[in-house]
Amino acid sequence: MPAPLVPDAQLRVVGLTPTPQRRAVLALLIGRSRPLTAQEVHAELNHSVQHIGLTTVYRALHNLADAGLLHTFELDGQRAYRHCDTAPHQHLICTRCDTVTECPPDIVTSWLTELHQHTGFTPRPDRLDVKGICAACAST
Amino acid sequence: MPAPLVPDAQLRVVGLTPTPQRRAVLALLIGRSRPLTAQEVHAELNHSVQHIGLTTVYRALHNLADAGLLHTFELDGQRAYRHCDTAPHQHLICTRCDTVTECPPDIVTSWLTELHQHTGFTPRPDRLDVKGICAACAST
DNA sequence: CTCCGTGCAAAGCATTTGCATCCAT
DNA sequence: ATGGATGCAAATGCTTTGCACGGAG
Repeated sequence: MPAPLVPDAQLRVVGLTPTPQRRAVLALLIGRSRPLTAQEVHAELNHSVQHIGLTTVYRALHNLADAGLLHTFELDGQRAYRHCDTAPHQHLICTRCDTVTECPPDIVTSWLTELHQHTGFTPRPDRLDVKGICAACAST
Repeated sequence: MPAPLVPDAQLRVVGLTPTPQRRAVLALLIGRSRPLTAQEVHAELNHSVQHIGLTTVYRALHNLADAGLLHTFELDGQRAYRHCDTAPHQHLICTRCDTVTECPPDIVTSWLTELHQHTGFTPRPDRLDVKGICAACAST
């Protein structure tokens, strides 16, 4: 399997100019399982040494999401962003701790086919969201 | 099968005082497959004869959703409401026309069990949203 | 020089809240 | 009379836009 790309390389791959701000936003999101809102990203980055404008955070998140590097979620009525695999996958969203885990697609494909046959509805495999309780929360 | 309840009866069942405003909001939503935002509900009601305050629309929608009569969706960053069956079901959300169809639960229960066994994630059957293209849109 | 990204301030909007009024019990 | 429901206006808070500045090619 390929080595995970550092923020800089990921930006280049999708054709975005790597700037310090975009790098910082992307780096903050990489490895997080819980989506973050623009406000949260802005706050966290500014709590560390670097300064970054709120507007820039909003624009960077838009850019990265448009490029497919981030997926968007709705957290308490606000838009939140998570760094996701570019390969197809489904989202398992914990309503207790808000973390999102990616579900390998082979678990759902056959079911989606069945769903289509029963209902005539054509599901988009990458837009399947399952909410519930994650394993970590369930064990506490 | 029981006769469908008129708005007034549905309000009483969930313990909400039936007021003309709540009746109007609920009546507008009944039978619609596409969720409506508060602004849309307000606009539509006021285009007809009746007058209703925007704040009241927001409050009525909250009340009805809390009572379980309406389900909420995210439409273009805004909250939207749809009158749904109180029985468990899943939502098939068309990303083309925004309509939501209810999917009978028996199609998914076995798959959800399988998902749980594979991932340790405990899905909430009533919080499964599948996005894609509805049969009507697919045929055009 | 030119283009793109940034940052601040101001604007835009959906939603909520404060408060006085009104209605039904 | 009393508690809940309503409506307007104002406030709140997230997000976007206008515009000038700055840096890289």
